Amino acid sequence: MPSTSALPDTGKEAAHVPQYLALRDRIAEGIESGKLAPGGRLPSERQLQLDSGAARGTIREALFQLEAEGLIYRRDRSGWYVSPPPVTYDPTRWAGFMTYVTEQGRTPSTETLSTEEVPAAPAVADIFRVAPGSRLYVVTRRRLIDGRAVLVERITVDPKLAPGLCEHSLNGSLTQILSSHYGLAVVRNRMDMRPCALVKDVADGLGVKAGTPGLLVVRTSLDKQGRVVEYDQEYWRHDSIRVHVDLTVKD
Amino acid sequence: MPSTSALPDTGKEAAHVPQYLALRDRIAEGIESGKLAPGGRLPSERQLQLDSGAARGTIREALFQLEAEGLIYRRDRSGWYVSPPPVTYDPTRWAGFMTYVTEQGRTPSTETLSTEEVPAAPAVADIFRVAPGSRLYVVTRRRLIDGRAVLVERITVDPKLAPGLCEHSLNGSLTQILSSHYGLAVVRNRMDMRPCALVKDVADGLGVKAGTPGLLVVRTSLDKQGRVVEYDQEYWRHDSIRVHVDLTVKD
DNA sequence: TAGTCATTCTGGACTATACCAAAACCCGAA
DNA sequence: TTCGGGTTTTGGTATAGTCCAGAATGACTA
Repeated sequence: MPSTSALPDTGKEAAHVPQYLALRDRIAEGIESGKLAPGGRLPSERQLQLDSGAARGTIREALFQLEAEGLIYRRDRSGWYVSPPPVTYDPTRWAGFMTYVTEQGRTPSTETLSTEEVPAAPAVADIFRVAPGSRLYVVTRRRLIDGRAVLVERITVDPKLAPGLCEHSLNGSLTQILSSHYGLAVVRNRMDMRPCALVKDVADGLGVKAGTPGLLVVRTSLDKQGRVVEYDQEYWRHDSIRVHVDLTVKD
Repeated sequence: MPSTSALPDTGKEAAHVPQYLALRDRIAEGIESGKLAPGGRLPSERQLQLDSGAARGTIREALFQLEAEGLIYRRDRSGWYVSPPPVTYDPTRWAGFMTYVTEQGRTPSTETLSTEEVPAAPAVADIFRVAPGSRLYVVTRRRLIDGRAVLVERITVDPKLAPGLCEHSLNGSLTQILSSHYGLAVVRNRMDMRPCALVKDVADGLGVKAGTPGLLVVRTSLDKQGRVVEYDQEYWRHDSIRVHVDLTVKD
């Protein structure tokens, strides 16, 4: 049985390709051919303008496209750079960030941006099964790969389960600390993932423009008694993560 | 322990908010307050221009922002509309698209765009463990929720395992057909997910502009003998999917 | 009633500017 | 060598147009 139809049911054969997509292709080719190495810098927008003859708005359109595809990224008022390859995240493995980044031959690091004790909002109070307004620890961290920020996370922990948590250095594995110092063992993990746009605060932390696409990963870790040990909201740069799940049917 | 620092280490207090973000907020408020119902249409760009006094480029910037956040979507040359809520996809459950969409009170449908028999590219041949160039079935489908296209998928199946597959109606569950007609039972599922930009072909199928952010979900289904029963590349609209995973530590 | 066609409206693409703030750079002083 | 400070470069934001092709609409026709 040969082909019965083309993909889109539009009758167009050689559809008109807008200029900005053609430009995108030219730059993409330069990247894929290796002429531009990962981490390397692209010519400035105004230079590309001179090279191609297109208006700056059109040039930017092409760059935004490449950014959305994860091929390039920008540093504010510095320039456009070729993206390094993403790391693979396997939520079914319990290895933490530091571990799996290292395993993939990259260098991880963590910065604690803030540790606070805040009253629980109704939605969060519900998750922790505490009264709204109860005090909860909120730790904000930034994690980097090879020196480039890839995610900002906001971790919420109940002080009743881990009193004095903030006294520890939180630049390593938090799960590790909860386990070794407080005897909190995670036996269950709920995750929600969805594409999102990075809002102002997070975008600033990642050094990207507000509205850049990202991936929100919400993890809820539970112990044997079903208590919420850790509630973690991770905002990832979209070009830095790939999620892998391997499932076997249980008999 | 009270707050030790603010989120970003930028010293700015009340940072300057660009006009397009202010405009975004105004529209977002209209949506969240319910003044604009899901599926409802926004005023045209030119109308918003008259209302706000901003240039059309600025208006569009605000609309793109809302689109990236999943609040609105566009229909080419028709207008901007308020996005319906996303469906939740749980890859650990075996329920197919039709099932879980229905369970969430929405109406699913499927269209087969094409069925082809194509020579295997090296990468695909490797997955199926066949010689490069071997013929494989490739089915392209589009799936809709409440009449709106949410994903385009490209399914590859080995004809040796399912001869004459394309004779069947493929607008329902393909896994179902493979199981009942060919005795192929899936016992293992590998999934890869990553944010991506939707390329021309797929974007056309979904009725969106090329480069719109999306989520690529690649599923590889294996049977007891480890044979690849189904290789499925799903391109989702980013505002239509939410992935949920619930994991328990096995003892 | 059902189909056809011309008109209007809408978003898509593009040009050409302008000004700003932050980053990067360079040069001179300590 | 290192530290400051001014200059240049870069991306970020915004304006004001233009032209185009497809979607929607409504009036007219068979």
